[in-house]
Amino acid sequence: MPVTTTAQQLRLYNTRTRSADVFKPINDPTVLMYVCGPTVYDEAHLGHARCYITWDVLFRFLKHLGYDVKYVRNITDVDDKILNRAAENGEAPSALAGRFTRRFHEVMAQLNVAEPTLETKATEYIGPMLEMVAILVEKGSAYVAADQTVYFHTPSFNAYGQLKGQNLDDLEAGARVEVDPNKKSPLDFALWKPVDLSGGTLVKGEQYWDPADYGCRQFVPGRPGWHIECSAMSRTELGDQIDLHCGGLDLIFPHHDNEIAQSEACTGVHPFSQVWMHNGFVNVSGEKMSKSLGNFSTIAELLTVYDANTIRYFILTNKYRSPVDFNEAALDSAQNWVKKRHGLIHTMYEADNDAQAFGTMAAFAQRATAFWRDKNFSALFDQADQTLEVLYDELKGRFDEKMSNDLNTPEALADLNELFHGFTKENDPQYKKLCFSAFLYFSSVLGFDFVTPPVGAGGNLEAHQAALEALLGEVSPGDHVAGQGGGSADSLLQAIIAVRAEARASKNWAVSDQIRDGLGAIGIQLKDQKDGPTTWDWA
RNA sequence: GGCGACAUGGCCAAGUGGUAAGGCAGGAGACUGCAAAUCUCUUAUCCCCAGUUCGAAUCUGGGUGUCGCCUCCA
Repeated sequence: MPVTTTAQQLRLYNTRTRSADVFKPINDPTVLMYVCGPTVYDEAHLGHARCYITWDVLFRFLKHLGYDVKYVRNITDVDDKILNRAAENGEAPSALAGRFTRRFHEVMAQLNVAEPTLETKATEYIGPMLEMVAILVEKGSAYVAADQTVYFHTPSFNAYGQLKGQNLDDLEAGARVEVDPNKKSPLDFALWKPVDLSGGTLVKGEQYWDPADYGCRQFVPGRPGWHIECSAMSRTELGDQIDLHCGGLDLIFPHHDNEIAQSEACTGVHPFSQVWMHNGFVNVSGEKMSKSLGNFSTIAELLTVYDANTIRYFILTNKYRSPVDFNEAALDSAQNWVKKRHGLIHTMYEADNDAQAFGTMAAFAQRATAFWRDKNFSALFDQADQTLEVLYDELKGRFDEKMSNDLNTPEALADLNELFHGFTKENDPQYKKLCFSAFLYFSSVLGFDFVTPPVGAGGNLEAHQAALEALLGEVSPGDHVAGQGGGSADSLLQAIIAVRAEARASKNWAVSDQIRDGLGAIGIQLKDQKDGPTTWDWA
């Protein structure tokens, strides 16, 4: 059983049942989780960020609860969009897909999105896909059309359209799709698309695959249809039945309904996934963000202005199913929230002798994890006592309760604010330590990184070496000779701060202000503290 | 045409039957040589109308408005 200290049960909204169901893994404590990954034909945008941050939080929270999570996320590296883009660029599809796969990895890492247990690439599962297609044809759920396309016959699956919540008649009534004469039914979808080899420029293994190579001689060379990859990868790596299948709202229909149809028709196991979860979209100033409207921001662009914590906070202040409106005011608000806490945490930690006994903040964070996740009291305290026990249960229970309510991250963030205040405003050392460690640990469950010191818009201090030397030369020409001694930028800054402290002590306001303004000019903001040394931060 | 979501203070956003979390911004004060940072205090009756109820932001009906899916999209 998962290590839980509370009686709360995790409830997750299930699109399949349209209610927030109590989550119970099929093979407790193992959780099998599959997330539909990106089609790698372009840069990842804010919508991707929301999607993968959302499921990252679910992944982290499940682990926090003590579950053993097997999390598979795919890379769709075979798709018409990839072929088209590659043709436009005049490059090989595999090269294009490879490039954007690497970009995706880079950007996810920068966003502090944890790697899944396993990442699967569609092109590496052609065999399992063909195997499923063959089974579906054999069972009468799919057929080979006159043009050799293999279609799934939707009327053969009587529960078709269950996620969408509409029956076949309604779907057809509102059909805006042109009827393909090859299809037996308008809603039938392709499992395997034949390739026209007459041109002679297509590359095997990139634009098409020969089923004969996989022992499927009944199909012609071609490429997989849109939906079969997820079914095949999920089945191969996680088995016929899984606990969680997640993705964007737009995937509900037809993608996920098609996955259900083909998987369940193939394996005979129902339900294919116990729980289907979908994250809401990102809008831009009230409008849908889409490539056709050209109003999307890539994650890489955003990261030049806002840090990963800011983007995450912006996303998590909304419940994951609600639409999120992207606008600069909201991002700026998020940035202020992050900055205030990130900076103050480090300032206070450095000034706290008690905390310093644990070494670096990273070391402290490790102890915090041992304490909060594993309930190891000795990680942070001499011994457990009743007060600590009560507070542990109370603080952890509160966080777990909020998150167990279908991942109510806005309320979990409100908890974080309270813990932050407990650290910065309360006086009792034990309570402060409790709150600070809880803040670090619970924020990490939400995927924040407050342990790494903040890096502001000013970038590396080294970049301002010359300016610092010049300033030091101006305000203290006697003791510190510019350009000598190989002083690091940091020691230069410390020397300047020391000079200012002397100037202030002797009421030499001119020099003091000169230093403050001079540093301000290169983006360094000084923070004078009432009872402590002057610290600095990027403005 | 079919299906669905949402409407809470200046902005963002929880709450879903017992009289409105949190954040950001703003205002006042403390601190400061002056600032900044920090700290303290501080701002709403929940789109409109009708109904159910002892009691509704929270349920029901109607209205208005915004948005999404049904076509590639996270």
